[in-house]
This record gives sequence, C-alpha cells and structure tokens, in this order.
Amino acid sequence: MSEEELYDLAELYKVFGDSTRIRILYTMFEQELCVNDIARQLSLSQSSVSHQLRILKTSKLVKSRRAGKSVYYSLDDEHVRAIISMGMEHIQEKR
Amino acid sequence: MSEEELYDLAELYKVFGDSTRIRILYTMFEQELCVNDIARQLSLSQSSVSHQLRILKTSKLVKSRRAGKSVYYSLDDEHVRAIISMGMEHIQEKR
DNA sequence: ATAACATATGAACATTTAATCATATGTAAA
DNA sequence: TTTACATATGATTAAATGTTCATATGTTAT
Repeated sequence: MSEEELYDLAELYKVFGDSTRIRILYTMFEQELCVNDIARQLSLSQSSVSHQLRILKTSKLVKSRRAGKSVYYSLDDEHVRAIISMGMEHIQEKR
Repeated sequence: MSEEELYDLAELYKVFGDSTRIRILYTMFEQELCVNDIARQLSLSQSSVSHQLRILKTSKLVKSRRAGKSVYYSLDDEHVRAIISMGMEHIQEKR
C-alpha cells in the first residue's frame, strides 16, 4: 500500500470520525432524507447539516437527487453500511 | 443504535482518521514492532510515535508486550485489519 | 416578476489535536 | 549504584476543523 493510499485512507476515516457526520449517516441508514428532515431529526441547524453533507458527498459517502425545492440524500453504496457495521462490532467486542 | 454508541463509533474512526496513526498501524500489519523500529521506518520522532501508540492502545487497536528495554506493539485483533481493508476497497472503487 | 421556501456557501470564531521539546520513568549491563 | 538505552508523559505551540451567522443560489407558486 502506497503512502498516498494511506493518506487517502486517513482522509476517509476522518470523515467518519465526527459524531455529527456519523449521526447524519445513520439517519440515512434505511431511507433517503432531505436536508431539513435531517436537521429536524437530529436537532441541528440547516447550515451545519448542509456543510456536513457537502463533506460526505465529496467523500462519496452519500449521493443526492433534487426533487422540487428539496434535495434528497442517501448513502452512496453498501460500503458505507459495511464500514459502520464493522466499527460497531469492534466497539461492542471491546467494550 | 444509541446516541452513545454513535458517539463511540465516531471516536473510534477519529483514531483511524490521522495519517500518522494509519501509517503506524500499517507498519504493524504483518509484524510486531518496537517503538524505535516504527519511528525509524516512518521517519517520526520517538515522542510522536509513543504519543500515538498510547492513543491506539487506549482505543484497543494495538496491544503491547515488554521485552527487556523495548516494548513491542502489534495489532490487537483482526477487526483492525478488516477495517483498514474495508476502507481501502471503498477508496479503490471510488477513485 | 416577486414572494416564499429549501439548500448552499463564505467568513469569523472557538475548540480540538498533533508535533515538539524537555524531562521522567523503566530496564539492563558495567 | 551509576551509566546507558528505550519508552512514556506533561506543557506549549501551531494547524485543522466544526458551528454559527449572514447571505447567496435555486426552485416553485402566485
């Protein structure tokens, strides 16, 4: 594995390494949601959610589609679920 | 999944989300190494490596054993390898 | 065209955090 | 018990990053 790949790997995990983003990802575990839905469900500001969604999208962890005035976000692929699940396993075993 | 578990999950990924720590973990992928080995191989200061190893150990990602004057560190379990591998897959697919 | 609603974005501020330096602790040999 | 080597740790500093506030952009209906 190259130094560059290791760097990218750290960048990827950095995205998962924030509780707001993890909470956002988790709300989308089963369903796609628009920005306001997420903000309301997690008691976050619209701005904060939007900023974080941009980071998540840049990292290809979520995708979005516009429907009228709203933009719906969802997990980009199964890897995201797998990574979250894998982490949970570690935590539960080591607790 | 509870709010607390999500918080812990973020804390776990935060540990993976630093290129120095990822590089340290990766040097130990196949073999256990002492602090100085790691520092030399990665061109890092002894202090920096030691600080990071403490974080890795607190998170249960590595374990250590003392042998004379040296302390040998190694990955704590297969989850660590699995998490790293999973992340690499995501990166390679999305590149 | 404009009003209303939804989302995105830039700047400023506050917090977190990694690296460095100095030093302490631990271990083994002389 | 000193000396030398290996590791750990506390304090400080610099850089990275998340939130907020204000505002811009985009979309739909009147």
